[in-house]
Amino acid sequence: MKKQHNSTEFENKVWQNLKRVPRGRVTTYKALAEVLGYFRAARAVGNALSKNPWAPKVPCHRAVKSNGQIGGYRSGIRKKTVLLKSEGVRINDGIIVDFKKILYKF
DNA sequence: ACGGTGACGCTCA
DNA sequence: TTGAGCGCCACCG
Repeated sequence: MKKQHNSTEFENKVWQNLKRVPRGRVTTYKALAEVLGYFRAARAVGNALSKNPWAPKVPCHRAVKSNGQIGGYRSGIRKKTVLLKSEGVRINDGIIVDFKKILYKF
């Protein structure tokens, strides 16, 4: 995939890898950073996702926190929760049910 | 278990 | 060039 205007390589890598996560599964900011080769850049990943220019093509709602909580979302975690539920992810009080099981392994 | 806090990698002003 | 600020994480009490 070629680089988009006004975006960095780092951001492009984040979006590319996020697209590998299938429906009904999730990944974490930390895992995303690690698969890119940046082992402490979880925060930077969140930063990149908040600027995702091709929503909803890139499923940025499938990126969550490493402890199974939902994490942030540009238009509200309510929306993110609804989206995830519509894909079959079960969420209880802001915590992903069976988080370990639906966590996508790169 | 649980809230506060320091540190981190990356962008943008 | 520098500093602030983030969709986080790990470590403390």
